[in-house]
Amino acid sequence: MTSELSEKKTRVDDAYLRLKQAIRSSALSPNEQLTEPEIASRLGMSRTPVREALIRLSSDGLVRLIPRRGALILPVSKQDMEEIYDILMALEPAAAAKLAARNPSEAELAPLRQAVEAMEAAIDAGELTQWAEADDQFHDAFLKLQGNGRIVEMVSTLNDQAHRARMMTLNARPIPVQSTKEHREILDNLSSGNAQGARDAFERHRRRAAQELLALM
Amino acid sequence: MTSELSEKKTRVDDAYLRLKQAIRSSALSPNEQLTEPEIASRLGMSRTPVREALIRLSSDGLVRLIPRRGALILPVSKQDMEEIYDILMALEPAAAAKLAARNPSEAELAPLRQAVEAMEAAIDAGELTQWAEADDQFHDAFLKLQGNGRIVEMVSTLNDQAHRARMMTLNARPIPVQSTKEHREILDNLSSGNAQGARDAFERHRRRAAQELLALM
DNA sequence: CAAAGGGTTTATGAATGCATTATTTTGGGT
DNA sequence: ACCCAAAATAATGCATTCATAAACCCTTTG
Repeated sequence: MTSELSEKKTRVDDAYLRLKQAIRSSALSPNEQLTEPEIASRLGMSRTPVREALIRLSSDGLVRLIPRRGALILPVSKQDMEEIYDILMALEPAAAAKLAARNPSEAELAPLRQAVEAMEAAIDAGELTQWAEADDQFHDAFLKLQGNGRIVEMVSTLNDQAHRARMMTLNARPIPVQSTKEHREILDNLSSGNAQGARDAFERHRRRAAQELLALM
Repeated sequence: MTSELSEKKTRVDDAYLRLKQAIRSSALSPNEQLTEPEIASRLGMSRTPVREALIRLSSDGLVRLIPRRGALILPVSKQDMEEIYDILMALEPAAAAKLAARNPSEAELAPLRQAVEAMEAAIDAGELTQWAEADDQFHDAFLKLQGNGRIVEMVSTLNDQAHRARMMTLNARPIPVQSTKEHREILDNLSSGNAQGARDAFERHRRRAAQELLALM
């Protein structure tokens, strides 16, 4: 998802990316509390860029800044996931409908098609991790295609929040055969310019995913 | 909307609130560029808290930080308003449906009822400004009632962005008789626990408002 | 007169310094 | 032991300092 291999930019960006990655990967555990000097020394920089990165993470809802106690790595509760899925179930189907109505070209849909094929292949190969990657690809490509920049931002932020919960339950969930079918269904509806169909397919997709995941929390 | 009369808290908060207010009221005009030292001296504080406030405003989408050129007060384009309304038209109707399904008590709905009555009174009195206030009240109260905290955040942020465009066109738009009716309609559907009705009413409300406003841009 | 070059100014990114204040520790006193 | 007060500790909020490099300006040159 991130591609900052050689781009170092500023220390703030570096701190932001590294902390975010650490949170996503649970290298920093939920409910852990870290003080600014602590983070600064771990990252090898002064408190200043760390503070600024923390403000951003706090806007992203990944961290809560508690005066004198440090940055609290926010856990993702069941209630959080309910909120997140309610929003996704409103935003993404609407965006899918708009996109379908625009009758996107096959060229535009190619990345989605690739992702779906990768998912199908991963299922056959029993490669859950690759499947999850292809899933990410699909949703990223969809977001990019759908033209609303604010939706990109919002959904990405929500996905950052939801990521850990999804990862933790990935192995506890059934093999995502159904999910893969749903992706193809979404793609088909986009491809045929069926707005209502795309909306419904996306909504069913998120609804089932939500149920499955929430049942495990 | 803001009630920080005597609460000053930190300088960062102060800077954040004051800058946001200045942007909302167009005291800082769109496309204006201000450097950190400039803002700092205007607000009578050092660059540090100003920087931190600017990071927040930038997350809010009110400002863009351009290295060496300062903070650019973002204008609200027609395209922005289209994006914003597309999102509102997805989020709020869904939230309204959920709220209606919960069968909220009359006590809970009281603030909405008050707001609708204030709108009707304002219409009769020809007080557009008061009407706009009551409109805000309605939407704030609705947001609070609907239980999703992330939706509160997101919609509030979008409204902060949309505020200037709405204000600029307020006088150019027809007397909001229709809008007032729609609010009552939403309220009635919430009150009777009609989820689909509440969703549709809210969607119609936003759709008409969007059309009206976008036509003026 | 346009373009190029060099020196100066200035905004930023980041480190450091510092006062304040919450938290923790310590040490009595009961 | 236990509770409370006072001292010690430490984190934060903010100011200040500093290095860097972009932007600006002014002169010089083709």
